[in-house]
Amino acid sequence: MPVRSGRSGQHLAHAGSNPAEILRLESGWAVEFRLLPDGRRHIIDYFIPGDWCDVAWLPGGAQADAVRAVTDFSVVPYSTEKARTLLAGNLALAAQFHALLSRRLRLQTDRALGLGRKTATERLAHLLCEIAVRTEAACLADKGTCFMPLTQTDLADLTGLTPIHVNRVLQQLRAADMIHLTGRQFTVTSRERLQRLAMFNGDYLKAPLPFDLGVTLAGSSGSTRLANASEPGRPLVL
Amino acid sequence: MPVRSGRSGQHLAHAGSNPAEILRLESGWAVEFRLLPDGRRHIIDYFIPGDWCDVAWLPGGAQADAVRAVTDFSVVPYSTEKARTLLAGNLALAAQFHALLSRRLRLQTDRALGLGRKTATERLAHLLCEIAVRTEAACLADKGTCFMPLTQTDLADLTGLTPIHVNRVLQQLRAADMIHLTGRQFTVTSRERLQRLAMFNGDYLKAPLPFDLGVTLAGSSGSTRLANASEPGRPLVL
DNA sequence: CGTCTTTTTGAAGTCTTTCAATTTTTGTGG
DNA sequence: CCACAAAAATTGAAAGACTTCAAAAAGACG
Repeated sequence: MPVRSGRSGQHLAHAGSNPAEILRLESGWAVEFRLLPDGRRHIIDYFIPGDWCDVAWLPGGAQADAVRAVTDFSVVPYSTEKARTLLAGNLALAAQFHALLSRRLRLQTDRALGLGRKTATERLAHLLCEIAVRTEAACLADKGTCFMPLTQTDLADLTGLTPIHVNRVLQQLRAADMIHLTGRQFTVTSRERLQRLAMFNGDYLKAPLPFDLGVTLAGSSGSTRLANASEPGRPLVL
Repeated sequence: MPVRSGRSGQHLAHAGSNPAEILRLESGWAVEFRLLPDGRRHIIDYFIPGDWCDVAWLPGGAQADAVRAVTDFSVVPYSTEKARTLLAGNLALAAQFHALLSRRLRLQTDRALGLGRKTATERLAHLLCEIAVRTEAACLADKGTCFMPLTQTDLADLTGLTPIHVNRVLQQLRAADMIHLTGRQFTVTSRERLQRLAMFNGDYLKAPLPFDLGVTLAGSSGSTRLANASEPGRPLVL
């Protein structure tokens, strides 16, 4: 099994590229983001171990977003070309892909509702609920506690806030005894109140979806390289 | 061809329902939105003639969003069950569906970038660019001018702003001679400047995607009803 | 241990909202 | 075709949520 690993800050894809591989994250976290010409950044989504990064690459074409690891990581690459071939001839696999895309769309519309109409507190609470559910579904949480490497700047770029404000809201949530977040340890202290505050319903996130590309048998060749390994902190602006 | 028509304000789907049909809009516009318990509304997307409303219904299950016509309209209904059956046995159709979902996802992430990191002016400019491209791609525009029935309140719910602020920004855009918008007539006066202001790239919206369910031959039975025809102004809160 | 990143704190500023009306447009019926 | 009611657009002023600027603590890492 061709596992490839890298360090925190490394890019897994650049904006404007046409990735030749999709990657299954074996360990570590990554964020998918887009930059505006003046440097404003918005994080579209984050990936945790077990996630495919990124199923949206499968249709091909230039990707608008970049992906960057926020921790050291390892991935199993799979050729997008092979995946496309498989997908074009396998109805079961196509159905799995439907489900993956549909969930992604639902995730995005849920976030859009927050970005458009929720307050800073509600948005952050929502994101934290989502992280709790996703890490649990991936069996990455232990008794409600999980590893959570996103910085307050990352949380800000996910919720459309400034890091300063994220910090203040986080303190409110801690004071209200809804969460426990120190360093990279994250616990939801009161799931019920946090979800009510966030108006969160994440049932659709609870069932881990299969996407069986036969990855353990047939990774792509080792000749391709992870993008830009030498410039970890310098994403390209499209 | 079983065309069904209705009036402005009528609901095409309720939040929490499991629609038995997807609808192809033949004429008229509709909006897909979600409500928060206290009445805040966010519009996820709008539909124009030729659009399927909503392809995201195909996987089945309760839908989070409601859909409401913003003009008088007519639709061609198609049974979701039949569509699912077709989809499960037809690779070409599955591929079309992929493309539809992918475009939807891209549309949502583009909007998310705006909601998260763009100013009110940039967001509105972006939305107006998008409307211009989509109406053109659907051959609904005549020399850059099109029918655009969304009210300033609708535009506000799409961009996460208040109608008051939308009004003020619209005046700026008119003063800068980028748009012409009176009543339901909409023209982009300077496409180039509007797109630059919005940081908009809508190439992916230009090619109309096929989704051939054989709708002209096999609509669903006429026994089903459009949701809530008697209560046009009273959407349900999930 | 010293440097770099991340978190935290304080205070001033602003973009956008909220509140309150008025004007204009649209739709309906006489 | 005009009058009325309802919806939509517009204007003004005050308020607020969040941002920006600036800098100090605290933590991570080699």
